[in-house]
This record gives sequence, structure tokens and C-alpha cells, in this order.
Amino acid sequence: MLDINLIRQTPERVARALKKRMDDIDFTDLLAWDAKRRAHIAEVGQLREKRNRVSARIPARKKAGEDIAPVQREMRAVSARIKTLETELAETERRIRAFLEGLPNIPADDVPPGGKENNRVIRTWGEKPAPDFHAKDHVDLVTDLRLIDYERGVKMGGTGFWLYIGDGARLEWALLNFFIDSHINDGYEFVLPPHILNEACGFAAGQFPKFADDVFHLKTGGDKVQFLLPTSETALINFYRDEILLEADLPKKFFAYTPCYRREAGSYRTQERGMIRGHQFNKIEMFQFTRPENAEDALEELIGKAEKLVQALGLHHRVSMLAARDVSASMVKTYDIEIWIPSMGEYKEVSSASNAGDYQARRGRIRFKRTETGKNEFVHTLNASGLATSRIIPAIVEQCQNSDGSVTIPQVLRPYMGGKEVLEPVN
RNA sequence: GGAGAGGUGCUGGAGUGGCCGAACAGGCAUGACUGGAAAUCAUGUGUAUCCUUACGGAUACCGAGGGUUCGAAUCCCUCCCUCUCCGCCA
Repeated sequence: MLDINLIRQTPERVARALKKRMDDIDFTDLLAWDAKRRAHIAEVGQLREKRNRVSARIPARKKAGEDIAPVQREMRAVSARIKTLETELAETERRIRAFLEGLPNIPADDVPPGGKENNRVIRTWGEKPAPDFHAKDHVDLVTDLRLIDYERGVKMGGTGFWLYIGDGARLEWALLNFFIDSHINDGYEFVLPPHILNEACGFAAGQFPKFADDVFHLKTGGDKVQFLLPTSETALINFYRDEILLEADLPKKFFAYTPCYRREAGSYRTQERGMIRGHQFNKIEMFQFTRPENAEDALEELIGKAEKLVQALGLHHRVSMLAARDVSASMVKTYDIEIWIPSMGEYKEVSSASNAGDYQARRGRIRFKRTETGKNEFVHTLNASGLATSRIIPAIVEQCQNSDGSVTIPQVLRPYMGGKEVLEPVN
């Protein structure tokens, strides 16, 4: 959520910045509602002050034998007026809130305008493998190596699900453990949050109300909103919801492991076979609560950490800065790490590192007390996958495959695989 | 699933219509005392909005939303949440 004060003070500047990611934006109505709101607040305040003052004297006057009926009549009218104004005020505030909640975050200055096509590749690491044999795609590889069972996954969960089996499950777990150890080494605190979250969580993260259809909702009878988290970011942002931290507490660095559940409604893409896009995938997510002035450095730290992990696995990848329309609505700036999937001839996202500025903190009312001024300020929040595994395994099997159909396990994972170095085809 | 209890400030905990933004205690901060500390004493200590250049002022907030009343933490209604016991269960 954006700060209405910022819009009131510099509407043109905000509008210009938002143009990078929106078609058109007009603050005329918003500013009119804002003016009306403040006028009503002032009037209600004065009327209440009068009511409080007059009412407080009633007992004494009654005792003195005064006839208080006329005063009561007058105050009844005042109360009625207050009520009318309050009703109008509530309606105005509802409109303002709805408008503000619908606005995306203001993109950072260096974020390119426009859509995907304007994403800017910042750096590339490693080389595309150039095998001198006929390379298989990951669907065949994970099947032949008996790592993933697609058919039985679909039998259990329906289309868009798969299951890990044997060395596949172990490889998945190895990746997760490797990431977990790395984050603990870097001083991040491990969190295993609930996978089912309430409405307030979705709102703070920016999922709700606009993107509520992207998640799986639970049918529990009442009209209570409960949903399966689409990423553990949605849980982690809510760790400090409605809390005021001390400046000395910041930064707070967490990471969580959860599966991510996503409906992916309408985004079925035939070429994204296998594990590139599913309704459930595993992800380790890093999260930071920082002071505003530290957020930019924190973003670099996060993307750097994620890159280090992909590099340790020896996988060819690149880092892109997303253009404004490709950045999700809550974020100021996003870097993606995209990993090379040879069979697709494409780079696919395995990590997304974003700075949300105070957008999520404002929605979740997460503040800190600035020592110097004693004032409360919104924290800044950042998140980065570190990493999502469902696209790592395809990259590993494709990038590390050998001519005999075997796959060489990246060195760093071997300790987590009982020392195993190579995955062999089972038939 | 059954039964009951309760939601008040940083914490505990009073408060059943006006003197309550809230007793009292604890915590914390500052000052005094001290060689230093403890103890003691004094003062202070929530959030938000609006007005004001500022100093400051006003209003609201006692789980949430409505209602009654000149006036609501306090009375009435609806909802939410937490805890305890029993049952079931990994």
C-alpha cells in the first residue's frame, strides 16, 4: 500500500513513476476524497469536543436544579449530526482504502519501464553445456533414472502434480539441506511456518484481495478465509504483523522451507512439461526486515546469496533485473536468477529476489521505533528464493548428463546423498 | 465434537453509566542519592488521525462491528479470537 501523504504532496511524481507499470493513473477522485475526509474529521472532532464539554457539565447542573431538557435536546441533535458525518466518513475512507490497496508499489528509478521484453540481463555465469551426444530432456532423464514418477503423481493429485521417488526424493532433500545449511551459516534463522494461512496474511503480503484466485482456498464450512500458502514469503512477512520493533532489533533475517501451492489457473503451457510448472513445489525462502536505509544493500545481499547457491551447484545461469510490468505489484525492484534448461533452449526462473520497500509493512502495520527520533517508522521487507527446487532438478539432470544416460551429481550435494556421485539409469 | 472461562496500556491486574486514556503493582527511561552498584526517592513512559511554521492543541482507540443514552471500557445485540476440562487423534 502506498502512503497517501506522498500522493497528496507529489501526485505528479507518483503518477509518473507508476506509469512504468500501469496504463494510466488518475488521482483526481482520490485527492477529492482525501480533502473531504479531512474536512469531515475536523468537523466531527469539533462536534465531539462540544458534546464532551457540555455533557460533562450535566450532572452538576442537574444537581443545581437546572432544567437540563433543552441541553439534552440540543446534544441529541449534535449526536445525530456526528452520526451522519461518521457514516459519510466511513464511506469515504472505504473508497480511499480500496483505491490505495489497488495500487502497485512504486518501481525503483533504475527499473526499466514496460514488460518482460525489457528485462535487463545483469550478468551471466558459466557456459551452456555443448554435449557431443544426443542429449535427453529432463522428463526422459528423471523418468529413466527413476527420480520422478509423473503418472502416479497425476493419479494421486491430478494434472500438474508429480512425485519424487528413491534417489529423486533424496536429491530433492539434499538440495534443501544444502540450502538450509548455507543460510544457517550466514546467520539466518530457520522457520517452519504453518502452511495454511488466514486472510490477514494474504492481505499483508499483497496477495489479497487482487490475486486471491491464484491460491488454493480451503473449504471449511464457514466464510472464514484459509488458504494454502503460495510461497513461505506470505507466512514470513506476517511474523511481525501488527508489531513495533526496536531499531536495534533490525535487521531480522529469516528463512523458511515450505512447499508452495499454486493454482496456476489459466497458465497451462504445453511446452512446460515435467517439473517446470506445477501446483506444488518445494522452496526455501529468505526474508529480511530492515531499516529503510539498509534495504537496497539487503537486496544485493539476498541476490548474491542465491547466486552463490546456483554457482556451488555448477549450473549455468544468468541474473536479470525485471522490467516494471514483470515485477509483482508489491515490489520496488526484483532480480531473477534464471537457470539454463537446454531442452527448452530457455532460461527459467529459480530465484526471485525482491525489495518491497514499505509496501508490505504498511499493509501489515510492521514498524520500528527509530532510536534517534523516538518515532515509529515502517520497516522495509525483502525476500528471495534460496532456492526453488522444482526447476533445479531439471537443470541438474540436463546440464550434468553424460553420454551413457547417467547424471553426475554436483559435488556439494554428495555429502547429502550418502556419498553417491552418479545417478544411473534403472533400465 | 461436548462443556466452561476470558479478551483492558510494555506486563500483571482493577474498574458495571459521567470525577477513566484508565487505579494499583511490575517493567523500562531520565534525574537525585552513591566511589560505583543495589536499595530508596522524584519525574516520565501507548497508538493513530486532524489542526499548527513551531510550542502545542483536539479527537478517537479498553478484541471487532452495531445499538441504547445528553454521556459507554462499563448496559444490549452480532461476530472474531484465546485459554481450560472432557472426547477423538499423529
